[in-house]
This record gives sequence, C-alpha cells and structure tokens, in this order.
Amino acid sequence: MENIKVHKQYPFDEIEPRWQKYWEENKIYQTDLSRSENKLYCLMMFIYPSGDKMHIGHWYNYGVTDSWARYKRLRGYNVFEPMGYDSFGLPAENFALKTGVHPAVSTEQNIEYIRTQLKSIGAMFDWSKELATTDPEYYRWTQWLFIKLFENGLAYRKKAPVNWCPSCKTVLANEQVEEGLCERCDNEVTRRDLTQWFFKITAYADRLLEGHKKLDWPNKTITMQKNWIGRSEGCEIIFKATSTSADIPVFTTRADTIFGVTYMVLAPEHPLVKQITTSDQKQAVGEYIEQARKQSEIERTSTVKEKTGVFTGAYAENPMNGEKIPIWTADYVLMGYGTGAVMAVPGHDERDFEFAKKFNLPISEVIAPEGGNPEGELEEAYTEYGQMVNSGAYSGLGSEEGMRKVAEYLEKIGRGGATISYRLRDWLISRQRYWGVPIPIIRCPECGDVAVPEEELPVLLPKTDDFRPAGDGSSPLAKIPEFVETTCPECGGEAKRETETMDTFVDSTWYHLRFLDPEYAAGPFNPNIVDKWMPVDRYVGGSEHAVTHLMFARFINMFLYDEKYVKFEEPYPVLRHQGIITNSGAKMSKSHGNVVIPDDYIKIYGSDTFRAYLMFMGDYQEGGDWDDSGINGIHRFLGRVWRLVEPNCAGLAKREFPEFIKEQLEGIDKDVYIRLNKTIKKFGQDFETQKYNTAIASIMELLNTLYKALESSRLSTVFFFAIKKLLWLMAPITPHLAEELYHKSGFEGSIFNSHFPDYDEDATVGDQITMVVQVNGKVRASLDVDPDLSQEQFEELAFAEEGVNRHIEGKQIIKKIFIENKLLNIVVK
RNA sequence: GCGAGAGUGGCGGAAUUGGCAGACGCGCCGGACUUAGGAUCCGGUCCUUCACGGGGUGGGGGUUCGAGUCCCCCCUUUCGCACCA
Repeated sequence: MENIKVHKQYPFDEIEPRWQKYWEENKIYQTDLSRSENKLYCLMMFIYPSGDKMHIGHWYNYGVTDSWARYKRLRGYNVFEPMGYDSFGLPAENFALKTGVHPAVSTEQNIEYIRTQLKSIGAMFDWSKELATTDPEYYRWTQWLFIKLFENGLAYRKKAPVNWCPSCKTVLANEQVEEGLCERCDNEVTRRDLTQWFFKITAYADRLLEGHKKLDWPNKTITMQKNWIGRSEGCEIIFKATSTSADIPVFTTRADTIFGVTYMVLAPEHPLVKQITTSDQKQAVGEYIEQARKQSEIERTSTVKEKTGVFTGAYAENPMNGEKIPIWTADYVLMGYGTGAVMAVPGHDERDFEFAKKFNLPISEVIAPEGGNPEGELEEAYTEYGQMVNSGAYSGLGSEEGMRKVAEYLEKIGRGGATISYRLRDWLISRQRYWGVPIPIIRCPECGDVAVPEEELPVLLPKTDDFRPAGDGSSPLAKIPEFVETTCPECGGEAKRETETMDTFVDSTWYHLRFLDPEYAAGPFNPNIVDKWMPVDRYVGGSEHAVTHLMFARFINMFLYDEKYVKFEEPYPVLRHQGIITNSGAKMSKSHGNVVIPDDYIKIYGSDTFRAYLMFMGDYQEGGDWDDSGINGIHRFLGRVWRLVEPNCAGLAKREFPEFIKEQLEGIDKDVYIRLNKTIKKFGQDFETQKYNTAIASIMELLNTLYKALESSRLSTVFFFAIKKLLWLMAPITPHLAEELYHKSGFEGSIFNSHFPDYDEDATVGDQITMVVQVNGKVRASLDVDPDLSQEQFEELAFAEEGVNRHIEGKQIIKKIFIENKLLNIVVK
C-alpha cells in the first residue's frame, strides 16, 4: 500500500472537499421533515465510536447505501438519511481503560474523529439530526423507556444463573455469547448466580414470530430469529417424586412416547436435585453438580462429549401408568430450556438411548413404524412418528393422535396438558460496567424497588476517576456513595440507587425514533414527526445483528405500540444487509490484526473511486474477499468520464436537444442513442435490486461507445445529449465528480435537487436483433435480422447460410424448433 | 450432525431465468502517441487446432431439440443452528 504510486486521473482531491463544503453550507441534505409526501427514511445502523478508525465494512454499508438513497432522491423521493453514535458500551470503555482517559472524554474525542471520517464519505447525512446515545438528553429517555417497561411488569429483577465474562467483568445476555465465548473479547464465559435485571421479551415471543410475515427481510435473518425464539409445541407432563411428592414437570414434544419412559433426568442446576437426592447418593450427586458447574459452556454443550450423569437415589411416578422410574441428574439436560427436567425415552430419543446404553437402563419400544411390526430389540432409537405399541389403551393410535389424547387425559387428571415451549429467554440487560445508562431505580428497604420519578430524569452517570470494573459482580457505581445514597421517592426514607447500567443494546432499540427530532424535550420523540415519518423505509446494516439489535428493537417497538406511543408494530419493515468483506478469507477483526482501513485509499484515489469500487467489486449482499488490485480500473473509469465530459460540457445546461427518434438516427449516433437508453433502463433496474456491479458495468459500456463516437466523427448532437445524461448516471455512484461536471456544464444548484432522466423505451433495443441457427443444438450461424420474423421468413435466411448447409447436407431433417426472436434449431439424423 | 446459499477463464465477476457461456473490469499481449511510460488512445485475450473443427461452467448420472440454469447422487466451500427434550 505504501509503495503504490498511482496516476491521478482527475483532481478529486480538490473537487471532493469543495462539494462537501458546498453541500453542507447550502444544507442540501437537511431534510424537511414537515413534508412527508414521498418520504424515504433511509437508516443505516449507526456507528460505535470505539477509538478505532472506520473500516471497510462501514464504508460498504454507508457509502453504498448512500448511493442507493441518492438514486432514490433523484427519483423524486424526499430522503432522510441520519447518522449518529452508539457511544456507550464496552469497546468505548475498554479504549478508555487502555488509554487511561476518562470514557466521557475519550468518547467525545472519538466522536470528533469518526465524524471527520464519516464526512469524508460524502454521504447525504443530515448532520442537523446527529445524536449520541451518551448524551444525557438521549439517555434520559432510555431511562424513561426502562421505567415504562418496569411499570408494565416487563422489566424485573431475579436471581438466575447468568453468563459472566471474566475478562469484561460483567454479565452478558444469551444473545451476546457465541459458542460459549464472549462476543466482544472471545474469552470463555462462565456461569454465576446473580440477581439481575431482565426485560420480558418472552412475553412477545409469538408476536415476534407473527410479525415476520409482514417483513421484507432476508429469509436468512428471519430464520435466525425464528430459530432463536425456538417455538416448540408439545406437552407438559407432571411427574411426582415418590419420596417427597414434589411435582416434577417436564416438557416433551413426544407425549406419544410416554409409556416408554424408563427413567427421568434433571439438570444438575435443577433446584429439586438437592431435595430429592437420597443420603447414600448425596456425595456422588454433590460431586457431579460441582464438576458440572465448573465446566465451561463449550465443554458442557459439546455434542461429541460422552454422556455423564449420576443416579439421585430417588424415584418418580409416571402419571399415565403409575410406573416407578429412577431419577438421574445429567448435564445433557439443560436448565435453560423447558423445565430443566426431561422424561427419558431411550427407545425413541437418540440422546436418551445413548445414556441408557451407557448406564444400563432399560429401553422399551412403544412406537412402531406405521403399518410395521415392533423390532423387539432396538438397535438404535426410532425417532420417527409411527404407531403406539405397548402403550395400554393407547396402543394402536398414530403418533399425532396419541399425543393429542395423552395431553387431553393429563389435562383432565390435572397432571399437565398441551403447552408451548420457547428457547427464547428474557433479555438480561444489567451490566456491571461504568460506561452505560444507569438503571433508574431506587431500592428502598420499605417500598422495594421504586422507579425514579420521570421529572427527575435523567439519573446522570456520576463522574468518577475510578471506573474500573470491580470483577466481583458489583458495578463501579457502587463505590460512589454520593450516587448510591438517596431517599425513597415514595416514603422519603433512606434508600439506595441501583448501581448497574444497561446493556447498550437498549440504547439502540429506539434511536430511529429520536433521529427524527433529537432536540425534542417533551418526550423521547416527537410524535407529530414520528407519525408521519415512521416506520423506517429502508434499514441497512450487518446480519450479525439478527438476534440482537434487530430482535430487541422489534420487541421494544411492539411494546411502544401496545402502549400507544407509536402507531406501527414493526420499526423496520424493509431490511437489507451488506455482505461481509473478508481479508484473505478471514473475517476482519482487531484481534486478527487484518482490518483494512480505507483512509489510505481515500488519499490516493478519493472517496468517489473508493465508493464506486466497493459497488463494482461484486454482489453487494454477498460481500467477498478484499482485493485492491481492481481499484485502479475504477479510478481509470472515473478518469475516462472526466476526460470525456470535462472538455465537452461547457454550455451543456443551456443546450436544447430535439426529441430523438431511433429510426431517424444512423451509424454511431444510433449506437450511442440505443446504448444510452439501454443503460438508463438497466441502471434503474439494477439499483432497485442492488445489482450495483452490473449497473456500473453498463455505464462502462456506454462510455466505451461514447469513446468510439469521439474517435469516429465530429461530435454530434446525440453525443452531447448522451454526455449530459451521463451526469445523472454517475451522480449516485460518484456524487462529487458528478456535481463538479454538472456545474461545469453550466447548471446551477445541486444535481441532487434535479431529476433522474427518463429513457426512450423504443430505443432500448436495436432495430435489428441477433438470431442463431443451430443444428442439433450447436450454433452454426448467427444472423442480424429484423425483429418478429416468422418461421418461414427466418428459415429462408437460415437455409441460405453455408455454415448451416454444411451440417445438414445428406441428412434427414427430423424437426425444427423455432423460438421467435431467438433461434431456429434444426434437428437432423 | 441439521438447515440455507455458493462452486463459471490467470483474477473479481456477468448471463433477460431453459436458448450465442465468459458482459464489464483487473491482469497479460500487441499497436499508436512518446526522450520516456507506472499516463492516454486503439486492438487482442476460455482451452485446443495452421485451418475446418473439437472441447469447456466442481465430479457422475438424468430430463430436453437444446442445460451454467431443471431433477437425482457425490465432492468442496461459506453462513447459520447444534444434546432445545
């Protein structure tokens, strides 16, 4: 990179800053939000100012989406394109810890820096609507949101085994743990029992699933959310411990296998384990629980691991047949799903089968293949649906009917019934870190947890130099008595503030509402504008947020909808992801040290070239591996545009053009005219479907045709007409270059306040088309002919071709296939 | 293991959805202009063959007049999920 010496194709370094300044001074991108006709709220996931420079991924999202939005603007849309900072959170805080600078200061500096970088993109960001989640006037309303959830019973505190990252020294939501590793620092996550704040997203599980139907989102993203929510229809069955009579509910999707239960298993963390374990098994069980606790999530959930477990000494009674079965504890049962206990049916569940084999537990066969016979001795678990056997009065029923009947019976006797289970857990939102929104709760010994009154918001994050995480599960705020000591808003007695802060994902659940009027003081957002401008018309960001931000924001929005704060249920009806750009096949990340920073490229080539290259590289939704070897070609392309238009554009604005008619044009003029109209048409289609690479390729073809015109004749009216239209084709892709040439052509004001050219449909095809003649499917001739020839007319031409005759001579024609305007295939023998 | 994509020249990638495979660009080769070329402009560039031809879209089979595109099996690869009862 350092050694690259590139020929500067045109004075981008002079052009780009000049137009950025012009756009800013003339408020070209300040959207009039009082008008909502043709509104287009184009939102890109805002940025995390962590002290790092903007990387390629940001440019890929922001630059390319901006080009799309510019195209829409030229099409007459009133585009709103805001940008702001998701500035609370661990990366910012870790940067502060590393540099020793207070996060409030470093965040401010980082924002300053990132803003400069963002501006270098030359996007249509409406800087008058900039916001930062660390601004007290913003987080005041994040706290307001918390209180609303709290008042509605959707924010609550409970003690639970939670994910703890020893390196970040805080708890994490399930969604922030990837394969047992902390998504931020890649360290192993351990479990701790802590009392934490949760948002009751599970109350919205079905609504979140239902809402998917209304969303124009990538299928994959919807699937990820569906899997994450993990809705599963089944049956609750309440077993009873024989010694203590304690109820042990289990969840199963296969109630039809109930007669095949030969033992049951409780998760090691299950609270009943300690109660029911008999004294002679106490030691073994205790040791087992201890080792299970110490295991990491990775070891624990590995499917290849051999099953382990211990008998508790206790027994349970099967409610269907009164059978006594042993109760085991084993870590293949997870406390976090269902009831943390399962009925084991080794005959019809692979995991139970494996376990039963290892510990010599009985295996009984209660489902036979439909119409088939029982195996007698099972070699492996039979997990398909089938017909119930050895199941008392239920024998003979099909699986599905059996499940229904068993559930009905259990319900009648009060021992369970049909139910639905979800994988989704409530969202753990408290964090033991400094750099976040303080949870606005006061803990009173008399009144319990009391919300801070709205008029006292925001609860300001106290200034302190000791913001290091304690690591013992307490928040750094707990060390600040002036912050902690307070009085109860209800009884006036002495009370303490909650010292934990909120997960940053809470901040971004509602930022799209705030963007529309970030100064609004009477509430979290201005309802007049929100009603007109929401929902977001197009949302673009990384797919890594599928089950975090995107799901959380939907949940919160549904809550705001239910509480009648907003009139729409889905905040982001249309979502697109940019692809991921890798480096030598590996995901770019700081820990790999392979992050590509665009700054050097911008210096050498300019923003327009870099943006255009990102669009040209490949399929936008696919992404791809970073390879800068082609960037010169794009830079050359812009240079070719420059050299073609710049010397020829004087006075273009005032120049009158006749209405061209394809049939009346000849030679290169006709070629140029047809190519131009083809390109305008294709450009529009490709931009709508995000096929930016082929849109640019098509402009290149136009440009090649124009260079031919330049070479072959004196410059014609059509030529000037075409270079004028070219300005608009370039504008979304290379906004600075286009704006410069627009003004050099004598236009006033910004090209982005003008309108994209229409095309002449008649001239999008040549007046001759190419048809082929095949013999036995092989192309033997290719003819330029008038369109819409009949088979007879075309055959006459085809059989006159020497290349065709050579291949049919002396052979018998079996049949002829004629496809209008395409081909004639002659089948011979 | 399960699910969803993808596999096309030396490279990035096109192909109106079953109808001329390789658009456009990079790279490379040649020409022009030039003291010069790392600039620019023009031309060439899938493989093989002097040519006529022949072969060719991960591999194998199939459907069809015709398959990169549809169907079956296999391989590779990316992503997501992964003891979810």
